[in-house]
Amino acid sequence: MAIDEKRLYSSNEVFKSLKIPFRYLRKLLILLSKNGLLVSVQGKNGGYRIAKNLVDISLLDIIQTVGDDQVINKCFFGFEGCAFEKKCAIHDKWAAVREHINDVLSSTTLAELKESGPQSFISNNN
Amino acid sequence: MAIDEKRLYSSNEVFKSLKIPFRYLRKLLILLSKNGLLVSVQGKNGGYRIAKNLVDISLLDIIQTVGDDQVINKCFFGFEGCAFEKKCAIHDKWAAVREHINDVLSSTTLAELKESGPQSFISNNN
DNA sequence: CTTAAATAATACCTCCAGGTATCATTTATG
DNA sequence: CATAAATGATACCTGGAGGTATTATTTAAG
Repeated sequence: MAIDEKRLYSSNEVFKSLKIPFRYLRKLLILLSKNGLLVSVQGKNGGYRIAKNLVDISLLDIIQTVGDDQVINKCFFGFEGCAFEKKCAIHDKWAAVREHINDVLSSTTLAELKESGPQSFISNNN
Repeated sequence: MAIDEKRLYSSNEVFKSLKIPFRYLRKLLILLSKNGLLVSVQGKNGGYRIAKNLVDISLLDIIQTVGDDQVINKCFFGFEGCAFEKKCAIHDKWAAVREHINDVLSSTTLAELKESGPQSFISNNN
């Protein structure tokens, strides 16, 4: 959708170039809309469009909507109060890792992905 | 078990100080033995002992036996041949993250954990 | 206004990693 | 030897994330 960010894409159209299950794709599109990453237009000729500038949507934004950001937030050993009461054995090392991941994900935007070409981030061959 | 590395610990004994399900613990101990991280002694008065010097067992070793090292090895976008045929959009950035994780896990040994004290890596309060 | 083409809401199903259950084997001890 | 206390092998079960099904709503166009 970033290829033409002003246009409206129907779920059907997106489906054709993505090879993930149609109904699941629909669910994700709705989720992304609810979370403000996409704008949806209902009714006939409706569809979805990217809601902001490409440069303002990061991989982290998307993951936080659609995926699972546990690695980024959890203590390595799973301690609930890690760093509040007492640090776990590798707290600092692991916090650095998490920060690294965070940096990469939050600094990589759709604009950047678009630049490197669709085939470098769209998986349509499984 | 690193607290006294020369001693034999029965699964029952380990169980008492760990609060994870007994049968699951047994399974893990067997797995760790099979993979050479523990030495097991069968029969009455049997048990387990750490198989090597504490400094030669890393978190990575343990995870590779008992856990799931996908994050460390997989392409961010899940491309199978990433970096062989063509790099994905964030290949280099993500490779750096993976290497960072690898560094931390492979350089953190049981010896180091032991130094920072059992309560900083043993989770017995869930 | 009716129809058809789209999205929205909600409830349900399925697969598999994480966890269990059962039985077999090994060995110290009296 | 028999027993009990330990580990080993193997097959099975289950909760919940990932995926599916069904029905409701919205809207352009003739």
